[in-house]
Amino acid sequence: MKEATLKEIAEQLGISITTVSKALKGYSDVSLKTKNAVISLAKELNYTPNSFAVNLRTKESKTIGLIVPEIVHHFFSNVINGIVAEAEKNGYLVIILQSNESLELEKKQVELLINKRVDGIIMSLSNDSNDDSHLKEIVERKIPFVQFDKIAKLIASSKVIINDQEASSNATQHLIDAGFKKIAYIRGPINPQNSIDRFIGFKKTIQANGLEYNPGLVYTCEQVTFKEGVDYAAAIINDHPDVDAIFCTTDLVAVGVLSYLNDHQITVPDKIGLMGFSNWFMSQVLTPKLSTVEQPSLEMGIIAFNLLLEEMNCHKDNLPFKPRTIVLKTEVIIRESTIKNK
Amino acid sequence: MKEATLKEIAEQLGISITTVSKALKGYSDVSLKTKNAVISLAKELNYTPNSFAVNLRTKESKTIGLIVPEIVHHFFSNVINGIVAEAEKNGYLVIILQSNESLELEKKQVELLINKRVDGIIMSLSNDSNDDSHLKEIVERKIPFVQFDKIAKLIASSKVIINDQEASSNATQHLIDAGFKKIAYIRGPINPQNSIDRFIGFKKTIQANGLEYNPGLVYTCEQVTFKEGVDYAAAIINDHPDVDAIFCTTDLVAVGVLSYLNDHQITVPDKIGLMGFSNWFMSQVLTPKLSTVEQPSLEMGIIAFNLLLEEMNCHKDNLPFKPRTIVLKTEVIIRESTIKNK
DNA sequence: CGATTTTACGAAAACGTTTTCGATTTGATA
DNA sequence: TATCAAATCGAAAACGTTTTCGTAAAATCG
Repeated sequence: MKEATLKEIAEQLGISITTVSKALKGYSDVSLKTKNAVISLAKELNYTPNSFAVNLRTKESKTIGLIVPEIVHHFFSNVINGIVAEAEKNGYLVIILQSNESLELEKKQVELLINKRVDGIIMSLSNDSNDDSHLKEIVERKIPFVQFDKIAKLIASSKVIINDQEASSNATQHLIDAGFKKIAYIRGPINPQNSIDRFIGFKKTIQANGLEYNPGLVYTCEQVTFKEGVDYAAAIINDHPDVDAIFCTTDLVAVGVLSYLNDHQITVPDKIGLMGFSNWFMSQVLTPKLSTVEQPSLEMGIIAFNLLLEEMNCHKDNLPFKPRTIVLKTEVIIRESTIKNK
Repeated sequence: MKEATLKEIAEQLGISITTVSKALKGYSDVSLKTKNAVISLAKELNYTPNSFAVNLRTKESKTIGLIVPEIVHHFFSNVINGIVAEAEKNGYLVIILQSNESLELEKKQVELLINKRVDGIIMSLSNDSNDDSHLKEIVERKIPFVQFDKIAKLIASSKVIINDQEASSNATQHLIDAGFKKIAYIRGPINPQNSIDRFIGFKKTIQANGLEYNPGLVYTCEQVTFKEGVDYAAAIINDHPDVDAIFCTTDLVAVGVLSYLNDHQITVPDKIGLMGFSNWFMSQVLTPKLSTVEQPSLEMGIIAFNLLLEEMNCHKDNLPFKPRTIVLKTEVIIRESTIKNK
């Protein structure tokens, strides 16, 4: 019981491989009679085209590569979901790689995908990505390429992002409007553009409202973990007992903060207001429910794939493609953690 | 600037393609001089083997397929993480597909992976999988195959699972030992084996402790969602006001239950004890912290891949492979939601 | 009926690699 | 010097498909 091939079908039917191939692909220069014969025998033999041979011949594999910093991550797993689903709809499969926030690994994985000759690459940069060479190589090799979330601004590729500065600014404004006056900020790592932008949005809005901007109230995460949230909460309470709100660069950190505050009977929001970012699922089931910023992750994945698809189609037909940047809407979600009870 | 090929290197060096290939692959019948010349020119031309051609020739793609019911899911995303990481370590890439708990989609995806001629397949069944034919096809085609978590018992493949009955039994015993007497059970869908086993573990342990088993206290999830947890909590409170504990088939449902109870000022655990299953991240940050069962997800992924790898290696060398079933340890995690304060 | 167009088919090249097997050359040995 | 073994190389087939181009037969037309 061998794998059926065009050759086998051709031999059994006493016709040429060419005709078999054409019959199966619906070419017009094959008679209805032979076409039907071919199709029915193919079905009978359980024929499926050998994708390796098709790839070699057509120079495409209908497969794309996706590199994310982390798979087990509410935001990224949602983006993955969007990309995988949309890709499948369009006949593409997705190879997923995880850079573990390591530039070194990220570079290796880009090489891996290039060597695999995927039809396109989608990626979000790791936190310590401060080197562009591997991204440049993708562009130079003319491999269709889309960046999302954590991007390298200067690389000429399509991009799907949110306006982090504006989103962060809106959230900060909400905190101020809700009556908080001395707000600490736990920011993300120094490298990523979105981490920088969120911080700028915070700082500008503090100043725009005539509040004093105090650099001592800014804490910087390196790993962006639950534990860092816990630790920085302790540090803030210790260093600045008069802080009345904490704004975190992402929900996971905010959950760490909340965990510390709850454990130490520091009531949220009455004693300290708390705001996250990204609207993870768990933020709505905490006590108190966490205010945050909705960041459209599934949509981001869907759009990223469709941008890539456009570029892949142009690439196939040797048409030029002009990279585009799409900025998605965000929304401040107001829940219990920023609305004082008195 | 074309892609470099063996042919190009051969022509530039005035030698045959054969020798170039051998030089790059470290064959012993090529002189050191030509070998060095080939290697250095290959580096200079930025040569990478055309994987499409290699696949066709070697009949393997160093790529495996993975089908999970859901990607955005704490348990599955952890398994994915384990598989992807372990695969990469061993030179394999992973194509991920999501069946969305749909048998129909699952079947299509199996076909897709077979047609892509992946070297092996790992999968966890969707909830409405009550038909084996697509799995049988995998086995019949002799494609290396590993099932995990939600499996079809009768299919002759390797499997990685936990002892759901025992785990569920242990959790139930803990509830009883903690003083709960009238325990409601929110179970998973009717089809999946692990859903059935968890229920059996619950029921047997109730009876073994001389408590009355009341089928009216058993509620069945269809989708296993947060919302079902909320709704069933309401139903339980309404139907059986004297229930003093609820055991849920998974943490997500337990979170729904907790959300309802918190919103209605029904204190956990004093009024009602609550136990989940799977030890999702969020279960430790809830108020009160959720007792649950630790299910080793990352490890499950790692082991699943290694089983597959073993089978793929045998398959390559035409050696026989005997499928194995590996049962992983679980542990009841006792937190606040099952320890009464008085 | 002869000329022309359609219709139906196939030969062959190409994609880029791997591997078998034989051929040639070199060096060693008697 | 004749013989044999080792070292070094290459021709060619094979993997299975797609597509171009040519050709023969059938159909159409004046």
